[in-house]
Amino acid sequence: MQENYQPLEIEQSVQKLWEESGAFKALEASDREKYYCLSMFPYPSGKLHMGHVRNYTIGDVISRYQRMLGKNVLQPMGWDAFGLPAENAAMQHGVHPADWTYSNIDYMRDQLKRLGFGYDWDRELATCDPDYYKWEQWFFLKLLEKGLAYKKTAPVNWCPKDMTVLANEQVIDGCCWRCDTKVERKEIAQWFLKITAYADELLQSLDTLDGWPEQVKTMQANWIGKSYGVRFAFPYQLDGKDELLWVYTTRADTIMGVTFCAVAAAHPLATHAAKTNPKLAEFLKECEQSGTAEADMATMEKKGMDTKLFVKHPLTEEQIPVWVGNYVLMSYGEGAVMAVPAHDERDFYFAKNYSLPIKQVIEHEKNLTNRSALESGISSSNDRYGIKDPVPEDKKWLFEQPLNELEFTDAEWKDWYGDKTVGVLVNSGKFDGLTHKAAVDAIATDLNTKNLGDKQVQFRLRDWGVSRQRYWGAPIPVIYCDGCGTVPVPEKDLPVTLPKNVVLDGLQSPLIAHPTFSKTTCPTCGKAARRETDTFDTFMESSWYFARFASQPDNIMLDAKASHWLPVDHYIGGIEHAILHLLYARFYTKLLRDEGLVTCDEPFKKLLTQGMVLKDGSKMSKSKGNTVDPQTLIDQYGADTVRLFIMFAAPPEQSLEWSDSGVEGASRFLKRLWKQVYFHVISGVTRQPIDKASITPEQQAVRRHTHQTIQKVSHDMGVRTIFNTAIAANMELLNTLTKFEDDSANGKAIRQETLEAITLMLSPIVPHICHQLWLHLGHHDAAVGLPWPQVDETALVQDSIEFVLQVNGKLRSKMTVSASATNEEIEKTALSDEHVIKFIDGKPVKKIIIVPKKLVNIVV
RNA sequence: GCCUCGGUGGCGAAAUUGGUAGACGCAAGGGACUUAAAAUCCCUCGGUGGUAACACCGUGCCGGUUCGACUCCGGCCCGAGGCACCA
Repeated sequence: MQENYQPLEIEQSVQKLWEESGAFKALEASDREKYYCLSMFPYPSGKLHMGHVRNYTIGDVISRYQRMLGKNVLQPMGWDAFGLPAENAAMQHGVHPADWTYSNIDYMRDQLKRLGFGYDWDRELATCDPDYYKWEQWFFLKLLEKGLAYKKTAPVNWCPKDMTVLANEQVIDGCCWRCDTKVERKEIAQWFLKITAYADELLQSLDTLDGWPEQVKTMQANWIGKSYGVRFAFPYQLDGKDELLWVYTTRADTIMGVTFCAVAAAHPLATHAAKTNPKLAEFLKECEQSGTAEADMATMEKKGMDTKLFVKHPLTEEQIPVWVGNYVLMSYGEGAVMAVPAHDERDFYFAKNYSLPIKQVIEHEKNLTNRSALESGISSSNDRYGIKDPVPEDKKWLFEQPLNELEFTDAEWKDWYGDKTVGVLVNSGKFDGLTHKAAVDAIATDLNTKNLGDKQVQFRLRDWGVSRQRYWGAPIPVIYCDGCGTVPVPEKDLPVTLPKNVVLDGLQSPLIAHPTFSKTTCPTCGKAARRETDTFDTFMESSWYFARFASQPDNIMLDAKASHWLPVDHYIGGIEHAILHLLYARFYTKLLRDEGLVTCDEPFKKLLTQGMVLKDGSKMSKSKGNTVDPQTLIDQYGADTVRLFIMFAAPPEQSLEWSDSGVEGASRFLKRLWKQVYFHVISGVTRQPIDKASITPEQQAVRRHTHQTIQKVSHDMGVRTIFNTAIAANMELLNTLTKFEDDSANGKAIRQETLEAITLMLSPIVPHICHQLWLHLGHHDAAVGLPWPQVDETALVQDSIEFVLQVNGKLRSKMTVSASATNEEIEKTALSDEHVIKFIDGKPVKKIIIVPKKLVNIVV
């Protein structure tokens, strides 16, 4: 054994050994329990970044740990290879997206191998491979047949100068990132998948995901956003014909407070009014001058204009003015909303801004006696409304403002009114005095009687738009024929492959510009027809790759092997994917299930959402130019040091602010571990069992520490999935062992036991060095499949316990008592402690609290 | 703006069920070894006061519950992630 640790040599030879022995090949035929551990596959952007290193180290540690527990582990790797950056690279460097992507893949694959991750490389796939996207196209046609894929218009960001559609990322302050032209919102026809048909199941089955972080489940539930409300209509006449203006509200109880309606700029009513109103027409145009991102919509100044049209209130038949609001979007709900300024914050400010009337229709029970209640003659006795709680101090302001300033908003309602409603309807005719729920019921019934609406469950979730006006993606397999309409590409003609000879200049879509791609014949009538030139959203590929890793037949999308491995037992990836990717993958799994291609309902049993690797306070990303290249560190210190450091720096779910210092410490620790084994080895490894009968207290203390560490590390790795503390525990154990200078036969046997335990416990994290150390410790088997070390309960036994002594909850002293001491003895010893006596200072003892094996608190 | 999460020494962090705040590591300072440097080893290391024993203060801010709060509750401030065409 060499005296000094030589990481580069060791890592090279160990990796060669793994590769040659096929150590990480996953086979279905096994009597061991399967464990599918998957890390989110990378976008091949060029080089690995620290986020990748962190993600894949976590996945590899879990995989290797599960292998040590005796599981049959599948850990695959592949490439999320379609996407926008390839097209940008093509424009900037004149390289073809395919060439750029594949050369990046080659480079990054080498980097992953260099880091020693235990992947089954036989299952590698790239989503830009026609063999992969062929099945995506095939599956889309199945969805089309079932009516789960459909076409409708939806807004995109449009640069009028470049004549091209921009991604949200390419819109900077409302302008095109390349030519700085003001971006417009343009409605174009696009393909959608009906994810809303699965909204309820996607929400309900979140409850079955016990292995998911609550945070992610909450975010998804809020995103799906199930609400119980009322959909109803305001009747009006247009060109002598009876029409209905439909809206949806969760606050039907405030319907008597409606003082205007607001419609989207693209709403038929607005368009109609604009025909005879040039000023309005101008305003509608102005409304189009904004991007499509929700954050922009929500933060922009709320502007509006009167259409001078009126609709009829469905219950009071009052004339209600219709306004156009730039904050109302055609693609949300009905493209129109009712406005109740008195009880909705946004409506309130809008009304104030444009001097629209504000009509209060909810009043706090407390105020009824001295204000509107007197007028409408409503009793305010607590018995009637079952009210017990007074108004909280911090809410009082709500009721102390002049009537027309009052708000009684949705948020207030939900926060503290909840089921125990203390607000009642006023100024609402026959509904006066009703509470929230009763009012909604009564109003819905009345609307229903008039055939003007009813209760309706609604979701915030919108259908998934999958069309992209881009080149580097999977072509949508559809043909448009003037005679036959939209015709699916016949299965035998799949895949529709992406042509390679295209011009990428950022102007127009390359597939539209391509000389032959769109020109085809109709599969039905044989006449000349046009091929769809849009490609799929890249989330389409990442929504089912986990299934394809498990099963890659030539003649079908997935076979029985998919159901053998699925669901993924542990899925590891960035928190930034908490909603979109994970929701789409869950949706796709249900689609695959309903097509009979998989048997599970959910794709990922357990989820670990890795925190971001930040640099200078924000997400490391290529577009921000703040990435750190891990390659330099790997070359300098070796893969094990990099793996150790990134796992030691922070718990996996927490964000990690990158700093270069600290790597040195990880390297030092591995050198010290190596040295400890070296000194032990040259003094002679031992296979002699520990003689427990003649063990000294010092020897026993080392053994106890060893087995306490095994216990703690097993819990950290297996239950908590936290690695920094597992590493720290091993560092402490090595520190203990360094101070243990006992060369007796028993001392050596204990040192052997401890070094073996450390080697095994660290082997998932730093596998190369541990493999080598294991051999040096006198073994001949490879460390990859070794069993996880077991706790010897007898080593944990302690005969005395240290207690913390508190007086009035403040730490005052410590004491050591026999482990068998009774509570009376503990109290007696505690009360005789000199520091305790000093702080009791003769005052009478009121209470003594004993926390077993930990603490005594004396209350005086 | 909305949804979610976070805030603890000079820095990364630990405290697992409400029970010793700062384990482990980095940086820094001091010392040993060395002709010297690197490497390695040893010591100190939240703040204030004190020769010391020790005392008081301290987990973003304000308030509450409790014998006891980094941990639970209410209100704020700041930061991060997501917001449907970045992946």
